[in-house]
Amino acid sequence: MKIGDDMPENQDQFKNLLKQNGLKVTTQRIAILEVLSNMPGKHLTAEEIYDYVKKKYPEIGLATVYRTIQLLSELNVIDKLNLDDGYVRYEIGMKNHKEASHHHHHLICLDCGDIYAFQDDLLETLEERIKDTLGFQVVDHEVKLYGHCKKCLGNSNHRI
Amino acid sequence: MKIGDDMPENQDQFKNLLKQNGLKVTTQRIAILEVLSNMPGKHLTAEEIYDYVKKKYPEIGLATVYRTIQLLSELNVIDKLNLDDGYVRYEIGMKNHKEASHHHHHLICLDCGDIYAFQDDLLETLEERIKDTLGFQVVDHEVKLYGHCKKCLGNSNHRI
DNA sequence: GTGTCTGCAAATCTTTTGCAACAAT
DNA sequence: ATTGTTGCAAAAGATTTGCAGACAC
Repeated sequence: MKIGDDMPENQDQFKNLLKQNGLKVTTQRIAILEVLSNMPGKHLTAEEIYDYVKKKYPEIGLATVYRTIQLLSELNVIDKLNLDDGYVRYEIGMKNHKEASHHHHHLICLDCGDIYAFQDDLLETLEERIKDTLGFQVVDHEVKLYGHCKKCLGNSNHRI
Repeated sequence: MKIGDDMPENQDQFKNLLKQNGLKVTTQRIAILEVLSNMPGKHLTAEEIYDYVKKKYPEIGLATVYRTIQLLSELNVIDKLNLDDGYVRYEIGMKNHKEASHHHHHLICLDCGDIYAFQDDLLETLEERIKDTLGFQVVDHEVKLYGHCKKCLGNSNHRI
């Protein structure tokens, strides 16, 4: 699927999800979902989403963006990412695969700021060990790895 | 070392660290370090630190706490922890062992909110694999595991 | 003495909320 | 018709900053 498509299947799924929860299908909600759907892997702040949505829907208010983001997050349609830079960022969920989202981690380049995603099951071993030794049952995890991406290592931009 | 001690060795190290960086040793800075030193493993917000410090030093201002926290963080004396609850939390670094701090992760109980620390080298395997396959060189990581602690599993407080 | 640090208050900045008008069902 | 949703503006709440006086060295 190419950027710019309407993603009708995704949209229909979303509309059903709203209806199932007694929520209403509004132009604003669809517009916000569309922005995020068309930029998979991009991690957008509320303000950035607001700016993108305004291009197609100039009347929208920032408060609506915040309210919709919260809704999408609760419905597990989008994932939250906090890079401790003062903004909370959001990305479209991994094609509604709940399991995939659970194993979805981030590589953050300290030089250029680019974010890469990767999946890994290695943590499951760790989680089992924790359950056995500490009696703590892990149900979710958040992993952020910081370092230098291939591009920046090549450019020798790191460690300035 | 017991809670309530002066921790003179730690304090002397800190004083030297300040001097080495051309910074001044002030009563406020020492008082804030002492609060954090006396509560290892506790994750305090700026406001909480402020309240504790005020008990011994009532004239202190909140701005000084924020400025000192930032300083301590830059000097790697304390570690930052963000639980996405609107506050940034801080804890004293793991006895100045830089390597230990690198392998210091958190278990966060979804029921009672308690935070447990654990150390693990399992991620090193993962980091090597990432370097080989993606060319991304990891230099630091942040791991948060969410779940149910032993105590709450016993109380059946989970999954209410 | 000189340059840094503190405390206060005001400013900043993201996110939330109250409310009247509006739109979806 | 009913109920949820929007947009606006104001509020909230954590963190920061400017500045004059105070303190460390």
